[in-house]
Amino acid sequence: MAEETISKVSSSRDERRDRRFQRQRSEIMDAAARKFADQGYAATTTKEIADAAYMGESTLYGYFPGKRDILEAILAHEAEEMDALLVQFGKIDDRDSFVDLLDRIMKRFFTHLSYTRTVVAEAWVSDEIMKDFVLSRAHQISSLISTFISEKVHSGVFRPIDADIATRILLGTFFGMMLPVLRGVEPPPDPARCRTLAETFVWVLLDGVAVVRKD
Amino acid sequence: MAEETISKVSSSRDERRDRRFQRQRSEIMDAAARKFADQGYAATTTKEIADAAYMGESTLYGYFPGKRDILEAILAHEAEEMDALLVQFGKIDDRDSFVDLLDRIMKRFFTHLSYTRTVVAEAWVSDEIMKDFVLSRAHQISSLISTFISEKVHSGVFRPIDADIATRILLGTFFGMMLPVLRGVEPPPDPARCRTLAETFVWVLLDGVAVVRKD
Amino acid sequence: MAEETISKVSSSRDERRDRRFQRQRSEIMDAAARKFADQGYAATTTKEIADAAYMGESTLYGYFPGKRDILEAILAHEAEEMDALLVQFGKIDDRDSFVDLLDRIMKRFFTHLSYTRTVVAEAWVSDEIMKDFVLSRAHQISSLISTFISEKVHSGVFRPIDADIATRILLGTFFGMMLPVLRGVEPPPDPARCRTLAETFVWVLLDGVAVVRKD
Amino acid sequence: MAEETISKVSSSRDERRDRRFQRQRSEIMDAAARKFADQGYAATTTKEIADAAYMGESTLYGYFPGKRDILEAILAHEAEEMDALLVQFGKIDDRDSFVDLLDRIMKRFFTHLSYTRTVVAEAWVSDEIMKDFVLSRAHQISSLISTFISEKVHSGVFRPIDADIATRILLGTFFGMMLPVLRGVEPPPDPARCRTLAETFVWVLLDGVAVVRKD
DNA sequence: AATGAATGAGTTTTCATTCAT
DNA sequence: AATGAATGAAAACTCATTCAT
Repeated sequence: MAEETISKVSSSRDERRDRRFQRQRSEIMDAAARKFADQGYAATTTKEIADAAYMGESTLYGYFPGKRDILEAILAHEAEEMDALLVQFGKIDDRDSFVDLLDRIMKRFFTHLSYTRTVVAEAWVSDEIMKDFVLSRAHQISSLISTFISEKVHSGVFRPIDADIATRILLGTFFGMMLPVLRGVEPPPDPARCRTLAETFVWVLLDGVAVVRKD
Repeated sequence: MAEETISKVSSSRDERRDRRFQRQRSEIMDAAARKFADQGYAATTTKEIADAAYMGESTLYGYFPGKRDILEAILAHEAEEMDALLVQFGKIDDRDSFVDLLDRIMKRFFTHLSYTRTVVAEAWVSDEIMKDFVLSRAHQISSLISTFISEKVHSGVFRPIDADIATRILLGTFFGMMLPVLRGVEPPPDPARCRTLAETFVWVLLDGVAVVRKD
Repeated sequence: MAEETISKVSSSRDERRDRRFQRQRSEIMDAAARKFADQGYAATTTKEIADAAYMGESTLYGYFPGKRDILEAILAHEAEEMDALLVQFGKIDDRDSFVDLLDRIMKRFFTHLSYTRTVVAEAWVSDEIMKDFVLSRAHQISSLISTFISEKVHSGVFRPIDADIATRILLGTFFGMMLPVLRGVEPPPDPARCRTLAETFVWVLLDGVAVVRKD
Repeated sequence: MAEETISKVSSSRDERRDRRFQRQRSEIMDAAARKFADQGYAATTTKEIADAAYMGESTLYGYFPGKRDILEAILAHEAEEMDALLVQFGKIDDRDSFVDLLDRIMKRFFTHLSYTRTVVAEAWVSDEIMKDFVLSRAHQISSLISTFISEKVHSGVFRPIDADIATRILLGTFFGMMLPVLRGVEPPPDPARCRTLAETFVWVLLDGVAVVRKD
């Protein structure tokens, strides 16, 4: 409402129309993401998407050329958000900044759960999506972390571990830890617990669980 | 039993028929699992399954009542195999037996990659499958591991870590580590590397990666 | 009610839509009844129904969940109409009202010939339909007529005939008399001839054909 | 068994083979007639026929060129039997011979119930069958009866009734009377009751039910 | 701009018939 | 001769997209 009051002053008819158009697009994407997350893209009908977005079926086609394009818009949107977080990885230099970034990534995933679930579901069954939306970003993250670990090993902070294997384990562990929530079998943790999880994760990663060191 | 002894030498017509029937069923399940793994159940047509199994489409229906039943046979088959491995978890008592079991589980997954991928893909989008085929087993594994860790903590071998969190991290890590292979973005490791991975995993899990202990 | 008063003048969009929906449903039921009457339910394809209703095949499914449901709608519709005529049987008290009711039943059958033929055809091969749509009504009619005859016998108007046998013969005769028209091997009689048939039937029923009485 | 003993003497291998062939054909026709009577031709699968005849599905094709031909064999068989009874109609000259023929026709119908039901079911939905197997015979019967009635009217035994209408009512009544048994909603009457029915039918037909004559 | 209705292209499934043994 | 298995043709049904209002 406040927005509208402002817009009367600052926005032309075209701008308002465009804003409305974008809002409707988002509505559709949200509804679609919820259904895709629950049933997968292929098993979701346009009727279901329309119903979930409180629209007629054919209205969708005023905002997207086809069903496939809704999926792609969702993927592209996620990609964008991820890219924004990705640049932060280059700035990790200590435990705290590491924990901090993990914390923010988790929160991002959990507040857009259905988007993330959709990406995972479709990347799992489509090589193209896996390549374009997931692998390309995973590779960047990997090399950033790998570099980070290599440096720590070189400077003697870490034991002489293979950086690539460690990276994989790190990413796998992180992703695996979030799986139950992503999948929806557990409710997303509240912000405080999110932080705890990030801390525990870094703690275990760096120190292991055993009291007696074997080396 | 007597019948079986005889059949080893001169299998009766019924036995040969039954054997052929089972072979064909497997052929179909293999073909279907390959397609389901690649495209997901919903996006795979019965025509594609039939083609992949070098059969006419209608031939499928002599072996399964419907498309859905092929999926269920695959899931049930995997469940059975997993249950067989599951009982081994209770017998873990030292590093070696732990490494050994992880090694065998990985090998099982990798030699039946498309079956495992199918289970993951469908469990991701179906609550029922998740519950019946994955969660029920995951819970068993979890409590076995949790007990194992609790004991180690109690006897002072492990640091005083929360057993449930540790279990989740362990499972998440293991599963996350295998993801790229399960997903098919990396070729399955050869047997030797499989063992190395299992060892590295246990090593990192128990000891962490940092040289300097923080506690 | 108030709503209806308004609608008579300016029917709302919803009402027009609903009216159109019902009209289309009837169109489909009519077309289907024609085909079912000619070929039987099992031998009629949904394509044929659609063609007969001047629609695309898939359009049918916007009005009925499946082929079977079209049949059931036809049967239910007939059942309703029959029930409306059925209550009249209780009011028969003399020759004229009897002739009158038979006349109206015949006319109803003949103006909805394909519906009636469909009911007969399917009741002939389905125990369930026979029971639910035919027998349940036939029993009501039977007991009404049986009571009527018993009374006439008791009051000495009829010879001492067994009421149940007489009822069966009566119904059988009436139905048998209409069979050629129902079956479509003869054109439906015009209204005047309808009345004559009803009269002749009652005449023969009550008086027989022989001049010389045998009792 | 006795037959076989005889056949060893009097029949060549070819004759025995042929006899066996005919026996199998009958087995199939019986099984098929049962299914056709219960479900209709179109709704019956060759698998069901084969099962009912305790054979493999493909065995049918050693005895009939196709499913349709089994139906036609059943119809032709019934036609033959009916034709044999038909010639008797010309010989009716008094009440007793009339009752006698009706009695025999009923018995024939009831001992081959599934054959008769099949004829009725398919004649109801196929103009060709109706014409070739039913109407052609019904017309013969009609004209025989019509002649019979005309003569009785002419000789003053019957009231001056329209012979064609009377014939139709007669046939309709008879057929209608048998319907519940033909349809299978009532068990076939035992031989004694069969005779009673035939007698009652003739009685009502000739004399009506009313005590007071209206003419 | 929004939408219910219509539909062609495609999907799952059935089944009469043929094939291989 | 008998039969289980295989299959092409066709059936019922689905759904993304277009049309008419």
